[in-house]
Amino acid sequence: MAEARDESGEVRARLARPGLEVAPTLLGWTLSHTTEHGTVTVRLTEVEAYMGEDDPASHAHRGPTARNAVMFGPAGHLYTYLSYGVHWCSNVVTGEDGRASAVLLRAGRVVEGASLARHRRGGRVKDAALARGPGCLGQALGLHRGHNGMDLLGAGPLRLRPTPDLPPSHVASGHRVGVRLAHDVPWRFWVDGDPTVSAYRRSPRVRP
DNA sequence: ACGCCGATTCTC
DNA sequence: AGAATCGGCGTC
Repeated sequence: MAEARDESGEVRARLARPGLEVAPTLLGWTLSHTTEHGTVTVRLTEVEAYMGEDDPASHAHRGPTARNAVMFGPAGHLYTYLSYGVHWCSNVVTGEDGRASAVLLRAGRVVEGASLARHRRGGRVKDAALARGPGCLGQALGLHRGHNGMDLLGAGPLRLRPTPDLPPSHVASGHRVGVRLAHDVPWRFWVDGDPTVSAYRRSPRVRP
């Protein structure tokens, strides 16, 4: 028990750093969600860093609100928000307690529970596309508002597990997708050449 | 109270 | 290229 606690404490310490530092190291980590219907596990292939109050594209840019409160809390918890009134997007909270910082989970490879993930996604979806895109990843894992604030490192239904860092040559970086403000910083990271990574799309709202 | 806009995705 | 759709936040 002490070993398990020490291990999760060590992982939380790694997450309690600025999102930009944490984001590339999360590639390859797995996130599992277990329900009465089974477990779906995703291996992360694409993430984006959001740096809180200093980052105009972050939901925390204007300080704490009811929506973004979780981002100001301790690292290793889940921050979910509704995008365009349609999609639930998931973030891993990073940084020190009291400082807002998070990593948006943009895509992953489903490595467990593919049939359940496909059922949630509805219809015939190619394996590589089951969790491609932040909304799809959340849907494949069955994540929504009810999971906002949940600990990813405890005994609950959500579990984030680390893997050794990928070789730097396998990690690519570039502009964040779909953001209007601060769209030109290379804070998106993905596994180079992986078919489960989403296509880059510049926000139509970016000013020319 | 009201209106705009978004860390998107699917279909036409 | 455009619709769908809801919550947060700024403004009236």
